[in-house]
Amino acid sequence: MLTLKKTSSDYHHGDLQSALISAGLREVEKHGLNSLGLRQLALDTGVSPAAVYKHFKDLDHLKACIAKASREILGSMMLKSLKQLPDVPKSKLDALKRLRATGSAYIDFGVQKKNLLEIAFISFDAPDLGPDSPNSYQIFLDCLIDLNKLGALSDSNLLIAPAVAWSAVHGFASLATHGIYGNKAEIEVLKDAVLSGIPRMIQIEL
Amino acid sequence: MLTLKKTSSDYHHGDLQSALISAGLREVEKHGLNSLGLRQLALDTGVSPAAVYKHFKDLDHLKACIAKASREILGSMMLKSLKQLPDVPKSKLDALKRLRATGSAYIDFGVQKKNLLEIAFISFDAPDLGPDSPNSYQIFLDCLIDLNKLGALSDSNLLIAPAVAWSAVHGFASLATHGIYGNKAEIEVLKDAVLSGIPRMIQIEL
DNA sequence: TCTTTAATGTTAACATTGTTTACATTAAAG
DNA sequence: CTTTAATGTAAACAATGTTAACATTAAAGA
Repeated sequence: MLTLKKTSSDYHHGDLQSALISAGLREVEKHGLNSLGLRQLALDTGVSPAAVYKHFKDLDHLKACIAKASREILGSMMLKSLKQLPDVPKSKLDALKRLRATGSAYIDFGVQKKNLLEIAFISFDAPDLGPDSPNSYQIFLDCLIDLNKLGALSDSNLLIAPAVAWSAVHGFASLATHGIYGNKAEIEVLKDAVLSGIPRMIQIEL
Repeated sequence: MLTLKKTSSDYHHGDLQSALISAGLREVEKHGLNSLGLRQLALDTGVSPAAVYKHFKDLDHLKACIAKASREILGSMMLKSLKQLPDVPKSKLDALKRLRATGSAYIDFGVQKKNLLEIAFISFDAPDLGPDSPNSYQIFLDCLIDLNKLGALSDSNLLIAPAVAWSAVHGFASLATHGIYGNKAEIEVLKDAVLSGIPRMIQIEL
């Protein structure tokens, strides 16, 4: 782990902005959104509560940044799952595998980091924060565009397929997160059913 | 509107428990989950803050009850949408129409009362509150059982179809709620696409 | 290099919140 | 009619988000 050299004195933190976001991510992941407090974050980063306001308008703004960061973690997990597959799909089946991989990663993110999924799409009507990078919706879309180019998805369906597929994946991840389905074995079975159902839902033609 | 006669003195409220839940529902629906405060609810119901603790363990408990109440509103909307259809479906198509009606009502609930959907499935890992009545999941399940009885859904699929269909509907409602899809016209198109995709997803055979 | 200025931190106070304790009032039971 | 349990109030507490006034340092300009 490489850290930037700070000044000799410890008066200035060096990179408080991202330190607060990281601390927030840890706190949310471990103890849930409810126990995310400004003063605790200040303590964690070794700084006074008022210092937070030099970098964020208020707690809601900080929360929105943490939410964005967790969406980006989700996006990285989706990208990571794609790196184990042929980068440029040559066949319809290859392209479909890529779509499924991204959906699987999305659900895994929800199951493994349920508290992050909880905050991820809160305050999505965000104030002026830039676009996510990576952006999970865009990753879905890219997979569907590949399927379209290979002739497995009609142009008209391409217009609605992203939202439809996203709904199924997000809904299952969200419901599983809320502890609605019992043991992990059951979740795995249902996850497979959802992922297998998506191609039929959006009318993929192999 | 019929109200129960209260005692002559106003010292005791009469039915503070449900009054607090109703006030909470109103507050959440109008101003969102974040601006739900114990003291404000006490003010709204004309009672001191400490009185709340005679009926609820703490604010989280009250929130869980409000969440349950909003899930039950969702359930009623689903039932209401069924009342405009033949009560006992005779054909596969009738049964399918009923399934679609419940899904449509679910999504409408999310779009029309986005803040209620936000709280509905928070704290679903609830403390000892009884079962919802009506229960939205059970309503889905009943429709799918009808489809199974009529031979439109295999026994094995019946085991997973409820969760799969629920995921698609809940996911779309949830995403639409977070303001991800632009205008209402677009939402309507996508809603139709999701609802039409569900029978294919769970392999309904007409 | 020296001075100035903007960025970034601290301390102390404030209003507000959820919660608890001790007590008051009323409804219900014996 | 008395007792008791249920249900309300008032006052205090610790903790939180937020702000204002001030301190320290880094960066920019002479």
